Amino acid sequence: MGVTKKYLHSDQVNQLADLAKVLSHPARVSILNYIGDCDGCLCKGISEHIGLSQPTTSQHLDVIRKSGLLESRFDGKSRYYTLSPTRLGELKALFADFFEATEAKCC
Amino acid sequence: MGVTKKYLHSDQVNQLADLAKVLSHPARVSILNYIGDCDGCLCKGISEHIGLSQPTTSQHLDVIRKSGLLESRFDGKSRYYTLSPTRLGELKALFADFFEATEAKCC
DNA sequence: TTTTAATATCGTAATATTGCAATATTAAAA
DNA sequence: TTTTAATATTGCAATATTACGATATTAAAA
Repeated sequence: MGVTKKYLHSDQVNQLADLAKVLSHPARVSILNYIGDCDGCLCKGISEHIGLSQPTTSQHLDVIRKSGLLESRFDGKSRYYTLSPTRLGELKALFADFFEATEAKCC
Repeated sequence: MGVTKKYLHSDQVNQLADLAKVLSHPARVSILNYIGDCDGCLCKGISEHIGLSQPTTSQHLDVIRKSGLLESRFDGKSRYYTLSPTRLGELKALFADFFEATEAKCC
C-alpha cells in the first residue's frame, strides 16, 4: 500500500500529527517567522524573501491557511496575510500538552 | 524538481522542521505515547498495540530514533525502548521557543 | 476597454513517504 | 547444532509532497 492509516489512531493523535505536518517543511516555518515579523505580508514579498517561486509559496500558504493559522485581508489585487493569535495559542497549548503529558509519563 | 530546498533556510528553521516531521505521522505520535506509558517496550508489543506490521513499526521507530528521542537496551533477542528525557526536554523547549517567539512578534 | 500586477490553479516531473511480504540477522533455548 | 523468537533490512507498489512553468482569475490603473 503506501497510505497513512489514520483510522488506527485517535482523533487527538491525528490532530497533533496534522499540525506537526504544517511545521514539517522549512519553507512553512520560514513563512510563519516572516509573517510574524512583517505584520501584513503579500505572497510576492514572502516568495522573494524565502527564495521560492510564487506558485510554490502560494501552495505553502494554502497548507498553513488550512490549519487555521492565517488570517488575510484583501486590498485590491493584494492579499495581506497575518497570523491568527487565537489559533497560534491553540497550537502552542496542544504541543505543550503533548510534551508535558509525555514527560509526566516517562520522567 | 520536487525536493525540499533546505539550503534556502537557516539551520534553526531546518532543525525545527525536521523535528516536526517526526511528529507529523500519527503512528509515531502513538508510539511515543505508548512508550511513555509502558516504560520499556518491544517492537512487537508496539506493533500489536498500534495495529501496524512489525516492519512498518520498526521503520517508524527508526525515524524516531534518529531524532534522538529513543533509548534502548538489548536483552537477548529483545530490544526495549524508552524515551530520552533529556532529548524530550530539548524538543519541548524548541517548540515552546518557536511559539513564544512567534507570539511575541505577532500579538 | 486594454493593460498591468497580484494571486491562485493546473499540469507535470522529480522525489519522498507509507506499508507490507519476504528475507536476513541475531541470540537464546531446545 | 537446530529451532525459535524478536528485530532489522530489502524490495516493491501505492500514494503524497515539492517545485515550477504556464495559465487563469481578479481588480485596479491607464
